[in-house]
Amino acid sequence: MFHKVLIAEDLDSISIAVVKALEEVSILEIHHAKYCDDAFLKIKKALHDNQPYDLLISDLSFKPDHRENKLNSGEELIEAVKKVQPNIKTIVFSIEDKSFRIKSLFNNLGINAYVCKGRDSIPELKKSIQHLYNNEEIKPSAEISHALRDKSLFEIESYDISLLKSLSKGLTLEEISSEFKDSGIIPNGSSSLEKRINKLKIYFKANNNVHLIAITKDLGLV
Amino acid sequence: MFHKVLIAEDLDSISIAVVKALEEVSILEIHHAKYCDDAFLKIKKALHDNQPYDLLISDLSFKPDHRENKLNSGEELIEAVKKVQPNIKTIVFSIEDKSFRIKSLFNNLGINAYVCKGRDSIPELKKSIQHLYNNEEIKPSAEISHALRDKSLFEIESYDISLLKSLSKGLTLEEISSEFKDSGIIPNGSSSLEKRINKLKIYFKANNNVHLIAITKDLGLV
DNA sequence: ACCTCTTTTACGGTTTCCCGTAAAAATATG
DNA sequence: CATATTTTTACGGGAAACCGTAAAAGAGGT
Repeated sequence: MFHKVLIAEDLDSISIAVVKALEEVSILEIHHAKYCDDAFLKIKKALHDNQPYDLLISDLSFKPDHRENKLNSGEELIEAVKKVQPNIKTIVFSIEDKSFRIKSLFNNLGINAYVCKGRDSIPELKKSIQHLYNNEEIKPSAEISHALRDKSLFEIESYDISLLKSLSKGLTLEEISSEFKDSGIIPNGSSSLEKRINKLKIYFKANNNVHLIAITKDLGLV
Repeated sequence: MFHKVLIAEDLDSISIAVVKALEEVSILEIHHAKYCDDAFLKIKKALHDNQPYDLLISDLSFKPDHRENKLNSGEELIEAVKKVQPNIKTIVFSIEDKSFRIKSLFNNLGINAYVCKGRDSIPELKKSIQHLYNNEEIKPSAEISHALRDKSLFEIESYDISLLKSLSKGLTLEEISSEFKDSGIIPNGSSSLEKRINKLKIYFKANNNVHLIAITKDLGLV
């Protein structure tokens, strides 16, 4: 079994159960961080001491509080960690169930497994750990199997996200146009923006801009 | 100490820690439900058997899944429970940190304490239970003390909510106007709707309708 | 270089939003 | 009952969104 495992999870009410679960699958060294920054430091320290972690189990969203942090989400943490220790195994344990988000975790961050927090997630987490250790094919849980098949979100790019974000800030097309020009984002003609927004509206079946933002906010895109 | 306590919490990763916490403050009978409907049934059954629960600890949001449920949130659960057993003590244990929501829990549902899931919430939960049992004044934790003082949400009424909801569904003012007429909601002239929306835009410092929906969605109002 | 296909931008016409003003209706007040 | 005050509704002009079409610019292939 894995020897040294790090948990990145802000809620104490959850980390307690995760620690317990790890003990039950006989993991000897279990460490825990409540902030992404702390988790990253521990990873680096362990690496430097030649006793690197075998596995990182991370949440995605962390509550902001008084502390100023460099890394503010599981995505950012994993990205940073992979740069200093590319061979580390990663499991994401989060309540997120939006297909495109989970997909991007596998495709862009190269995570090894995803377990969705739910009514029976601790047994699933244990299973995933064991499968991952045995190098078995991780068979995605029912909750997320559809997510990986879901080809629908194949082409929502960062461009669309910036566009939606600007819209949700209350900017007009003209304002977004000049904002994009300043940032060097192309296309930036107000007509092109209009066309792109129109595609998004068709895609998300939105009647108008307000509706579009409401929908994409629900999806967690913005 | 309380004898019989019910936990309503869908995430197993959290309920495990809560059960553990209750054991540590020497509560003898600890029961747990993953669905609001189940929790309500247990309450009624216990009442019928003349062995009612002393305390209900409930989450607010429950993940929807295949099961059809009558009660779908902690608010609905508590409201239903208070009708059959008004004297029961209630603690809400949730990640929600929006001031007006917490306020309404105290004012409208008459909950006895609120503990916000966070980096150090299990000790807080224990403390709240003990204070509540000793009938001490519950002093709100730092995280939510400001919430109760917060007078800012002075009168966002259900009227505004329906209005915002309709907007976020992509309806035009005309459509909302006739919708309101059908439902007997007044005022319903498109000009009045416009005026009301304008007040909301001033209040929330929104540039336009899109911005307004983005903001209120962030606040969890819609 | 030329042609083709795609992407980006530009330009009208229509609808809806946005905002101020004012009339009409409802409510309150003496 | 008559007169203020507030609330609701109506109207009008300008800005932005909405929608189709077409021109300009760019990319790729022969």
